[in-house]
Amino acid sequence: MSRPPALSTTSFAILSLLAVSPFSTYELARQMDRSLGRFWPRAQSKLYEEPKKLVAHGLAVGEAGRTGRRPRTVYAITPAGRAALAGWLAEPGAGPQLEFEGLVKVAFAENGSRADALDTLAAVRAWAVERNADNLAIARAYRTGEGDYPGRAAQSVLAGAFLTDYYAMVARWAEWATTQVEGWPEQPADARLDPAVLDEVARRADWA
Amino acid sequence: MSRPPALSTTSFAILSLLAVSPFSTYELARQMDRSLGRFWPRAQSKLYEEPKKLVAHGLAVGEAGRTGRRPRTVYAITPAGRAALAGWLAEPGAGPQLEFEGLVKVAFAENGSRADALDTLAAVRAWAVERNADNLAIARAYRTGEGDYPGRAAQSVLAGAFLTDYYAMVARWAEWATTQVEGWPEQPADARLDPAVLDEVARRADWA
DNA sequence: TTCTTCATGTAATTAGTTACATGATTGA
DNA sequence: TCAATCATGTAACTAATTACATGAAGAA
Repeated sequence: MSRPPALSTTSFAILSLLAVSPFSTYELARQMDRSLGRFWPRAQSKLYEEPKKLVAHGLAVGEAGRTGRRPRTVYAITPAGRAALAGWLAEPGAGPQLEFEGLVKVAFAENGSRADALDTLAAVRAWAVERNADNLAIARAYRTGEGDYPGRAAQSVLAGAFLTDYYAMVARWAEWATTQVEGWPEQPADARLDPAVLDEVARRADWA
Repeated sequence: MSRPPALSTTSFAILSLLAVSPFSTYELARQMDRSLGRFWPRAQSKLYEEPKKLVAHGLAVGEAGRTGRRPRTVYAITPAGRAALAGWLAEPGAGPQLEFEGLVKVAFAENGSRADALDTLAAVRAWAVERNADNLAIARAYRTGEGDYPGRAAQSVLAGAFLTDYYAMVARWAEWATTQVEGWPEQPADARLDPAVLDEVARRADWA
């Protein structure tokens, strides 16, 4: 019996959700939306595909049902799935990987106008403020006992705190960078760096 | 004349490098390694592919040469390329997108042991410390006038500062999370959350 | 009864990575 | 002259996204 495609981080992320509770694909998508998707974002269609892989490996079972005439599948983790998950958790896992288009634009701002760079930074800050508001709303829900899966709060709060710190860091950086760019001439290519700024940044890096 | 595949963020990221100076593919790979790759990571082979797309669009030209008997191509941006780049910079661009396997493991730590979670957090902290050291070394090189492309220092430092703050944030979070997990019982699933922690995190989020 | 949103899935396409192959250069 | 590293590229593969199609349920 030939093993189907190997399991990826995405597979285990989905399996982790199923370890919380059985879910239909749509419910998985909602969980992805509120939490997991912030640090392991995947398109909807993936969520239809991965559980099938888990089933093929015996790590989950799919129970077929119906909503009216439409087919609908609810997936649940198996004991083998829990074992596989435990094995996966025993490996440390990769560090955060960033993909930040806005920063690419800032880093090469000399090819555009000063106003472009300021707009980009404003958008970055707005992004962080908005994400933070969502995140804060979730934290407040937990505080009033309305959070999802309160039995998992000790774990959830670790991820929530990461996001909190992350959004705050992004916003503060955008504010700082804005003050820098405001000091530039109209042509960003003519901007010269005050060496004192390098010292300041080096100091910020001196925590290890 | 049918247009070849549309330009992606990756295309413009490469084009931005070519705006700094003409580069061979290998030199592009080195630039990717030292800076751009930290916030727009791509595999080597992409760097052989994308410039061809840029040439097909008239945004770059490739000059064929040789190293001994081996062919070698050096790419340079064209005036049309500079114009396209300026157009791209006028759009704000996407916010940072995170993909963080270690955090997935922490967020679902109840399926493994407490020691697993602590190991994962230690690996995350080590990751941040190492990246920070690289980044700091680059900052110091600029300070002593040995940085690459000193004319671009005003732009480079903005990206450098982002990474500095980012690595510091990751390390500090890992340290904090470690103290939390140290307070857990042997079975992470039994860990209960002190509501005061929620308040603390909410306060950290209250900057907007 | 019609519009909107919730819900369920598949198919086509593309972006990106891994693996491979090999020449050139340098230093032991 | 051999090994290690620098350098240049292609081919095969896969992970992931976008686009599409449509049924069910609830609100106006």
